[in-house]
Amino acid sequence: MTNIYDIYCTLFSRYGMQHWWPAETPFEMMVGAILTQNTSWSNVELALRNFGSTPTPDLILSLSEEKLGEIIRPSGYYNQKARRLKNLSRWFKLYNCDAELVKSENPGKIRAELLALDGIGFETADSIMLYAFGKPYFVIDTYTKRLFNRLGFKIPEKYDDIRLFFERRLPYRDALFNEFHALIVIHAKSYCRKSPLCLECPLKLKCAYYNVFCRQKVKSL
DNA sequence: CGCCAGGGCCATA
DNA sequence: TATGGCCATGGC
Repeated sequence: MTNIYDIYCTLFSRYGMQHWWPAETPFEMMVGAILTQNTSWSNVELALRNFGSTPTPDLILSLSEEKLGEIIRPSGYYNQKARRLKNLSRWFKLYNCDAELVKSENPGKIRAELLALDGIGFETADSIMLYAFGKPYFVIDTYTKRLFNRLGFKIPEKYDDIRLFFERRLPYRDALFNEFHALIVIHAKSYCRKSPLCLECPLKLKCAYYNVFCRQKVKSL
């Protein structure tokens, strides 16, 4: 367990291909990215289900904020998330709701546009870049920081510094970034929270301690 | 019952 | 720049 890529290989051999992000369309992926902000995915599924069919920008913009909030209510923070979904929808319509058109643009420009939207920060922007548009941005979330701190890596503090830390140490491929982030989340969910001892933990983490760390802020690690 | 989840924004110092 | 408060539901 000496480098970042080794961690990826270990997780991949244990959990296999994850085929993320769970969504039918790029736009539904983006909607999920906003709904899952500080929210469990099970709640996001309830909210997505309430749309009836896969959501579109026109549908979201046609609904009142109150009506949209009612639909996404199970995902929590529904007032601000309703506004955020409308911001996202307006942006996607600038590209004719065409993911292929977005992909053909300069990725740095697209990312900057997403970050400029109210309600989309670094993690949400990079999730969208990677999982909706297939661009190689490594997503940094709380699981990633916790796991690699726990593994003893000295990772930077600022978001983009952490992102570059990972991107420089891995083959620069969107498919690998895609799989790796999914594996980190799956690993965190399957072992490090639910199982008290993690006897089968592929990373040999002592999760009795990990659970203690989980109760602290990341920066205190 | 309390904790927390695949964050982000804003006010304050 | 760096903390702290706020948003809010559902599962355990």
